[in-house]
Amino acid sequence: MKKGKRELILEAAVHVFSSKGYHNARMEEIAAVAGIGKGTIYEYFPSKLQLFQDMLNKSLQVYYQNFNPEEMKQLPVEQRLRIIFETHIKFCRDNKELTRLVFWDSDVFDQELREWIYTQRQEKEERVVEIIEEGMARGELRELDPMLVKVLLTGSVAAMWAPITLDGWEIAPEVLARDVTDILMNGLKK
Amino acid sequence: MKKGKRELILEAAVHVFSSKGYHNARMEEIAAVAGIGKGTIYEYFPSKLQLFQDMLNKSLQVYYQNFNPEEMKQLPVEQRLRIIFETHIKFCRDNKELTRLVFWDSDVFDQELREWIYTQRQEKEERVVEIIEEGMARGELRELDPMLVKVLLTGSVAAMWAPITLDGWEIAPEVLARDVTDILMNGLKK
Amino acid sequence: MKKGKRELILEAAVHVFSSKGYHNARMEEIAAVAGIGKGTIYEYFPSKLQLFQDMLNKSLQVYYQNFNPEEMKQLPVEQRLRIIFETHIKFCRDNKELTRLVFWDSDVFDQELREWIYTQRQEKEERVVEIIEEGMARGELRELDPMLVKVLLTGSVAAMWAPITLDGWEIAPEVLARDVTDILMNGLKK
Amino acid sequence: MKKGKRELILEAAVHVFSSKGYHNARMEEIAAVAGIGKGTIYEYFPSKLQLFQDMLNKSLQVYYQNFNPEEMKQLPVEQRLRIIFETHIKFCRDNKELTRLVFWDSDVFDQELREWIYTQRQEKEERVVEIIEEGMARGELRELDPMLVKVLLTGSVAAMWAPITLDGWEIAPEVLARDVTDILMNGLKK
DNA sequence: CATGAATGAGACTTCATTCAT
DNA sequence: CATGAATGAAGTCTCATTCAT
Repeated sequence: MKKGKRELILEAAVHVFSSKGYHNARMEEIAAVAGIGKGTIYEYFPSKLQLFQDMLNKSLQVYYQNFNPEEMKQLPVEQRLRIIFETHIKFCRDNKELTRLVFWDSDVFDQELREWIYTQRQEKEERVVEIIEEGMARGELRELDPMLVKVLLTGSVAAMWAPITLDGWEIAPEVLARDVTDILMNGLKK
Repeated sequence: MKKGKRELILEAAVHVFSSKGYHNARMEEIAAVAGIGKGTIYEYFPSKLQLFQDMLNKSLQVYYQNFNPEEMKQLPVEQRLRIIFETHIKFCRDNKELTRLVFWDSDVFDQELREWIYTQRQEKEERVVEIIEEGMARGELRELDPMLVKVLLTGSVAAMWAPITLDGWEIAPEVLARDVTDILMNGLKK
Repeated sequence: MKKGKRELILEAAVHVFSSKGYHNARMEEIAAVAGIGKGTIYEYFPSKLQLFQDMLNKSLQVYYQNFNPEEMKQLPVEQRLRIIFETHIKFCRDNKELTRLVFWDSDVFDQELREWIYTQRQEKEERVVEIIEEGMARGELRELDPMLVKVLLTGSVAAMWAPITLDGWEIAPEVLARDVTDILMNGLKK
Repeated sequence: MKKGKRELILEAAVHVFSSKGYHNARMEEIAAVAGIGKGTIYEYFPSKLQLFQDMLNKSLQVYYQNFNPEEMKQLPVEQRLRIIFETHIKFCRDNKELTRLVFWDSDVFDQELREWIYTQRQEKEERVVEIIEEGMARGELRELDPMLVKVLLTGSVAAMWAPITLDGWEIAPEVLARDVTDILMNGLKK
């Protein structure tokens, strides 16, 4: 089954953008990694920036495919949070390069693009807010500012990327997810 | 009161690097913002990269000056965390541009520099780990993996930047710090 | 008959470097003379310095192609010297610009490069020494310090460049070569 | 006896221009070597180019001071040539740096300046022509094209610079001058 | 007179993008 | 469709020269 050229380019883009960063990535290298000619990229993507955005979009979709909100609807909030954490951690572990781009990079082009990336993240975070609000409605959670809780949760999630990919923090995703959920649900206090 | 040229350039660098990102910032613009000639920057900094690093270093120092670890030694862990959060939030609010650089940007040059930035962050985080370990020793906190707690706390802290600076989330730093501390200490569960 | 781009650039480089000198030659002008874009040069040569060195090397090769040492082996030393002189003079006359670079310029970059050029010249001069030594061995020449004779001969050769190219000294190469050889062989004394 | 600033600058210029070449010499370094401020040079010389030319002029004067044409008038041509060679060789040996500039460098600025340097050299060479013509008039030399002889002599002289300064060819100036004169007067032929 | 901080024109070089093959 | 040779805009950095002190 031959892979489509577009697919090939996107994969190469993930590797090169991730290891070099947006500005230090060269179109020529992406083409080389994809095993095609430099000009061919422009048959599928109008510009470097668009290639980067499309790649990011596609990566976020891959990320979201891991979650299955419908299936989780029945579960209690605590368990749902744990699943989200676990899924995220596993994704980080298995897609180290890609994760950096999705959750960290921001020095790409200008304010405009930065806000676009921020918007992308917000969409993801909406789902967390939904869970939180439902948890409160069901009485499983204390009544708190949902915005505040969202920030806490997503921040915790995002922060896990660095030690896992940079330090090689080897911890079983199941254990990590369980412990984080435990702390967030029950607090640090003895 | 005449400002030193070096100081002037560093301030201009914060503005321009923050709004444009490292690669899209042009030396000429930094000079223009500083109100000096293009070549003058090179009298004080040998290269664009060095200017960026010096500026980041100085910014981190400014950030740390806000914390006074000695004074806090006597306080209970909960209160110390609250002070850290509050100080951080105020700093974000008052130095929106700068904060983005210190806590977010990572696509600057190559892997080497990325690791340098990561190392800088780790130093900061060491302080948080100390507090956590002391809290456990004193019996104020549950016995947990300090690494895990550190990630949770620093992640929560870092995550607060975005809504404050990008969305203009207007919430009193005191309230936000109190609520975050409350959740982390006592958990989300009802 | 389409010329290779590389060839085209080297030719343009000879013209521009010769008339402007290394440092005053601008890459843009070389490109213009070659009838190509500025960036194209860098597809064939990694830097200005390398272009200069490659051009010099190639020029020296062209110069050496004019000599055919094997064919000359049978001739008496006097005749061989005359042939060398004549060939050199004709080359100067036909490649005025190039000659200056090969035999005169030395203020290019630093000591290191200067020594490289000097080494290039020495190789050429080795051939003269061989002829001299053979002449002595055959008894055609007086017993003299070969180094001394080499300096004399190569100096005489090199010195002919200036009046020919700068003053337009119009003298038949055959006559000039014959007279120089005559003097060197038989002396100035009446 | 305090040296004049102008003198100081010229001396520094000789050292720096000689070791770095015209284009790689920086005004700041010349000032440093002279032990004065960068701006002071411009009190005495209007530009880098003028400083270079003045320095070259002065150096040529120093060179000429070594010759005393009046005293030599009575001597036979052979002896006068030997004296000229010997004086030249000693000067090379004692002023290695300076000699390179005077007799070799040509990649300074453009065609115009190159011709200026060439003119300077010609003046020097006029003296040689005079000697030759006198020698012929006196019947000490064969009747030859004086231009040709001049080229031969000055070329031989100039060529001695390289092995002396670059290779450290250690030969007594008296011996070298004697041998060169001998060859040129009596020829290479056995 | 002397200085050296400031300047900005100008050079080399990179690399996203185009387009003839 | 695919290619990669060609392009030139744009960026960093150097350094001769100026001028306020």
